Amino acid sequence: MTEPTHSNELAWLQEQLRLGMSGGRFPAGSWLRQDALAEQYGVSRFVVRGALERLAELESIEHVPNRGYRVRHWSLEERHELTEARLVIEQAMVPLMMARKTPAGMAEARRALHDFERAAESLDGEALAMTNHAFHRALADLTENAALARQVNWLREQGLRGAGPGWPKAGGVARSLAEHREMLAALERNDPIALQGAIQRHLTAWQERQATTAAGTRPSEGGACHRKNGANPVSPRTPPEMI
Amino acid sequence: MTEPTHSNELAWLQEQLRLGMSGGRFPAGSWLRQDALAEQYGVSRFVVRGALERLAELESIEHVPNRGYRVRHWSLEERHELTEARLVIEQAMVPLMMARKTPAGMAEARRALHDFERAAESLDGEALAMTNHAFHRALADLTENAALARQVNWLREQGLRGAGPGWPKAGGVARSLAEHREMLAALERNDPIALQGAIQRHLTAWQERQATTAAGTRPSEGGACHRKNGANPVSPRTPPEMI
DNA sequence: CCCTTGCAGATTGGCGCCAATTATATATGA
DNA sequence: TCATATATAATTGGCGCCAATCTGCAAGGG
Repeated sequence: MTEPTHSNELAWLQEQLRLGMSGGRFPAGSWLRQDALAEQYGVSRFVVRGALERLAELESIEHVPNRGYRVRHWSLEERHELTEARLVIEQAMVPLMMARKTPAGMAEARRALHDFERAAESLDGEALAMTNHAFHRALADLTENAALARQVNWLREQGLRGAGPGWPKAGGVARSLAEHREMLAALERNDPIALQGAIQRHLTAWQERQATTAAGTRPSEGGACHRKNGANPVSPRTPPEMI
Repeated sequence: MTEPTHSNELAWLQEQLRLGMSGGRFPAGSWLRQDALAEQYGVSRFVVRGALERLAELESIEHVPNRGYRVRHWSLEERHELTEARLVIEQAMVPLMMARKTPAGMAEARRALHDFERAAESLDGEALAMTNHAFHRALADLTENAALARQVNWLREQGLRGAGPGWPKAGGVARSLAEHREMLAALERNDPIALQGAIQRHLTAWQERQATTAAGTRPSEGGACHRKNGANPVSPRTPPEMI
């Protein structure tokens, strides 16, 4: 019998927390209490600590000694840096993608796009986050370079953190879907310039929107720590809106 | 009194292990036994486990259930991928570096180059690894983009893993030093094309050398696991020679 | 009435223990 | 003599416990 071993439980919990953060269950700035997680996910506190330690290494969460782990908050400046980094790397990846794309890889990308279309109809935050990641992951895989794909995937994951609950708003999803279609079309007709342009627009769209809605988003630093805060203290910040 | 807290000990040990792997004390494929590390570095096994868990998340080491953690071995193909990823990203970073370099940043780069020169004289593997990283880190910092720098730093760190003991060989260090000088000079006279060329040569030099020394480097997979293996079972593999 | 101080509850930090698993050494038989 | 089975030692895996530390509340003093 393959009893669920530690490593499995740890990796599983880590994935759950990752999804929870992407989907909005754990907003940026919220504390991840070890006891609560252990009980909620039915694992021991030992496993919880391991998963938190690993997530801290990825800088998805931050560790404050003697206070615990909390979902990392990315400042506006840091998000601009993340966007710029994605822009630089993804633009540079385009020639590789064009040169190495295979029929199988393109089929996978089309399938991912279709999944995103269906998620866009349901307007479910978690599903949107997952299928959006899957689509971009499929595109990155076209380079046939796992190291490169890993880097850009990490950048996207960090930048999108916390965008979940505020995503299905306005025409954001529709516009994002249109841009995804545009990127795939550029790939299919071997047009690297068009693909780079589409990527540029896709990644920087949130900045224009951010500029219109003015600034002033005090992220309620510190705040309540211990004491049961209802497990889901959804902070009323303005959503990041990164894609 | 600031008694060394857990978080400090953990981060310190992680850095020690990182240096040990870069410097050649822990060759690729060697097992990191928890008891030995706890005694050697004077910390508890709890701290050791935390550090190993974090390093495993970075893919510097791999975790084999019920057998332990061992320094990750990168295949020739994977190292080609790492090199290609660095090539793509660092080339794309050049315009940013040119546009944003500050006098302070350039001074830091010059200082790092000087440190590498001194380490090159001593031919000490660990010192070479450290100063080499510091130089490239200084260059990456010229982009003023922490996210971008982090990505390329990780790629370099992975690719250089295990190159330590086999580094001070032949004219490798002298050539590397000359290329570092070339890169800095290109930066100082605002010549992006020359910088890109220097980076290209710097990153791909090991491949030419690899091609001449033929192939066939069975990394002695598996191998002895438990039982005290002298703490330093330096495997007689051919050194990677990445820069 | 407000500020300071002390107390209690809650959470994290660190460690030791023992079971589970694996590798090595030994014994046994063909 | 070699292959196989068994016993033993070494190592990792997981967990519970208790101390250290922080937060929030209440009591007391100015």
